[in-house]
Amino acid sequence: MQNTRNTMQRDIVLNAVLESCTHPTADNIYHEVHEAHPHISRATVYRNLSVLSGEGKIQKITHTGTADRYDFNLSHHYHFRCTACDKVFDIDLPYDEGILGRVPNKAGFRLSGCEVMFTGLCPACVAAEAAPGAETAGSNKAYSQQNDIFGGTETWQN
Amino acid sequence: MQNTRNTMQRDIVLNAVLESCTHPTADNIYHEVHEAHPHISRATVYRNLSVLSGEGKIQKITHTGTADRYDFNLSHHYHFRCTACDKVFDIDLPYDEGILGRVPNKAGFRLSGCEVMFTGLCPACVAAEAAPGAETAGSNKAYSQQNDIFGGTETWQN
DNA sequence: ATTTTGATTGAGATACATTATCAATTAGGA
DNA sequence: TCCTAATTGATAATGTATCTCAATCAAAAT
Repeated sequence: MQNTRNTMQRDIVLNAVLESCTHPTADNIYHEVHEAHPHISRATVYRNLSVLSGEGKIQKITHTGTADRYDFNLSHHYHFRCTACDKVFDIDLPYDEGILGRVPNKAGFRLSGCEVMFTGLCPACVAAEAAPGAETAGSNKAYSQQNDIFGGTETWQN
Repeated sequence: MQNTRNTMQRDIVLNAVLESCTHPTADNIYHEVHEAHPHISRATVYRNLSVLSGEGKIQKITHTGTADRYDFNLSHHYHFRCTACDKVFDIDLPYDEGILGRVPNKAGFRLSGCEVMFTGLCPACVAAEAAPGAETAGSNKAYSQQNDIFGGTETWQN
């Protein structure tokens, strides 16, 4: 993979992420891309998301219990994940750029990164919890990703 | 699940985690338990790990790209994951207990936790990288978990 | 412009971790 | 002892992601 090529498919996938105002999963991107370009396969979307994040053109957010997310915002910033509906939000807290330097570097380890994820409930799910009998907003994780498309960028501080 | 029962299976699973000096995956625990007690099924192990971490008796470490890990150490501490062999180590860095308090709490969010994972290469994989032609220590992620059983507690600082 | 080469694609199979299903069993209180 | 709901075991199913491989195509070399 020393030489990467400019393919239409790669551009389409990249633009889908860049134009997203949320933190889409690979599956979100696949559905969005596939709708406009039915000939583009799932493997191609996953492959290109991987290549693009490897090239540093987009950012991959990894955290389990949920699918990986992709972020057009390349700057260092913290994320918040709602444990009920799985939506991911940006957090408005200055990134601690010095944390890697404070780890005592010993014993042959090679330290390269630090991933931070805040967890809790988003406003919609806090409200849903307060309203007994009502469904949690997107309580079914299997399908909640389809709700994860907002009009504006989702940020912690609104 | 208001009343939990003391079952033999739950005790066996709990002890398997408590006696582990590493950060085993659910699958690690299943194999260990299943070897001594062939009648205990995979679903039972997964269910009990989930119940036990819900009760706070063990700690669940979530981070994608790899299976969930369980930790007998309930205290707040940081983890390091080798991105080549997937082993998880403890990091000897004082936990920043105040980070939750520094997040600007607005807009109806309910903040409950913060998960931090350092990434990089462990000594074995640094060495494997330096020796061309040699296999990365546990390079095949699908099976590397079987290598994740050490004699002593794995810590960053040794 | 043509050839060559290897990166990329599409479609589906496959892998893996985890959860769901459901009848049978069982712990613990009445 | 009896009841009842929690739990179990075996297996199917699900979600996410990767692998396979022949066909295609971008871009460098000629």
